[in-house]
Amino acid sequence: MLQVNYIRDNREQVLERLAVKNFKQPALVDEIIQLDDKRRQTQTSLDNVSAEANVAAKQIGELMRAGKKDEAEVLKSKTGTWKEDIKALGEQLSTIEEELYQKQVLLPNLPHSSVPKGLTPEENEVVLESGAMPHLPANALPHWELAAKYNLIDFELGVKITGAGFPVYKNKGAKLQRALINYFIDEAEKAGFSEVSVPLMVNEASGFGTSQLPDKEGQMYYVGLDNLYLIPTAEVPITNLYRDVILKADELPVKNCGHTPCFRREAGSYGAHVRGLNRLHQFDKVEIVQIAHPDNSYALLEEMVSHVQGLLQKLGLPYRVLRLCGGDMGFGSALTYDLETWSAAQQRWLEVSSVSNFETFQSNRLKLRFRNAEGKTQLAHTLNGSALALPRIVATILENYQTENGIKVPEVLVPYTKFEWID
RNA sequence: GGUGAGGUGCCUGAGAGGCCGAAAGGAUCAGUUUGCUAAACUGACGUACGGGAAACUGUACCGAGGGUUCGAAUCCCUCCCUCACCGCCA
Repeated sequence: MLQVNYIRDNREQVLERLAVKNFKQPALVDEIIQLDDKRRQTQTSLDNVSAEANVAAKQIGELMRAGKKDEAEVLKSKTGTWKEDIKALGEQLSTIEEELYQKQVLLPNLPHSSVPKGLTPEENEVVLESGAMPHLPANALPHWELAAKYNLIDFELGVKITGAGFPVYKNKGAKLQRALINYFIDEAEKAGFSEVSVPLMVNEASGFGTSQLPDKEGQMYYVGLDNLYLIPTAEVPITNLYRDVILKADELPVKNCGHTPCFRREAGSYGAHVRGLNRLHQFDKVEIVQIAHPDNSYALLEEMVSHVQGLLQKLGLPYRVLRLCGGDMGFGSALTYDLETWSAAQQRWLEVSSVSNFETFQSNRLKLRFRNAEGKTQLAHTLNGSALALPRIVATILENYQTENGIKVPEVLVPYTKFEWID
């Protein structure tokens, strides 16, 4: 959520930035400013009436104590209109505030100046490509066939016990999951992210904090009986750890990482592109989260991208880094890098990580602040990224490392899997 | 699920209709003192939204929302949450 004061002070710039995100309702900006004017006027009137009433109430108290009942009664008789005014103005104010909030949440975050214009994924900017493309045997298989061939993943069993999109990992497939999780966590810790293990369900307030609510509730699994949501990403519980917190400047940056399963309903997308592990309702992910000082959040964003690149390099997977264009970016992000690995058997790029700087968009809702050099509270910047999401990494490893004799486990993972071949 | 207790500032905790944005202690910060560490003393120290160049100032906030009253942290109602014990249980 953008701050109203920022919108007021930077109207032109806000409009210009929103255009980069192809925002369709620029009129909202002026509506918000006008509503805020109204809000201020109403509040000032309310404050003034309240001030008068407060003074009178105090005087009445003093008169009563002094035994001057008659004078007190005279004052009392005057309070009626104030009460009415206070009530009316109070109601007006909450109506205006509610209206303002409803409009405010419709504005997406402003894209960073480096964000390219564009509408579709094709217009994302390829920042770099790295790693050699693998040469696969002539009869190379896609990962879902490899998973069946080597008895690693059972999609049908998952359908039986839960439904489509909930695979059962078996044998070396299950062990590979654990190996990747531990490897990613260890690497994140080496990079300075301290591990947290958090609940997989969150309450409504947390959903609002990272703005999955109120708009995207359809994407989350909801436990109505207890009014809890299954997390779509560890970003939600980890970032909400710092909801309503005022940090000291020297506590920044806060760096956390954590592994969780992620649950996404992702209704309405079927077909070849979602076969196998390409899109699931439940998957494992290691997430990295930072809370940063606004002055260096972009440097930290680059660091996070480098960290994720390092993982892909060490796993020996060809990858590319994309800077998302305005139209493809998430609602709350100011700058997003997607990292994709090349799936050799499917002959296409698979998104395995998304690293974003939200600037103050989340922290404004979270009331996540720090005390700046002047001793004043200021909103911190929040950043997060996948490091990494497992399923597509598993898919790419299976496909790219397949040989006539089986699938070779990437070297860095062998200490974790304790086997070198899947065969 | 049952029963009981309770939600006050960074923490502990007082507060029972006006003198309460809130005692006291701790923590933190600044200063004084001190050979170091420690201690002592003095002072500062909530958040948000307005107004003001600033000093400062108005309003709101004691879990949330309503109500009673000239006046509510304090009384009444509804809801939410937490804790303890019992039951069940990994």
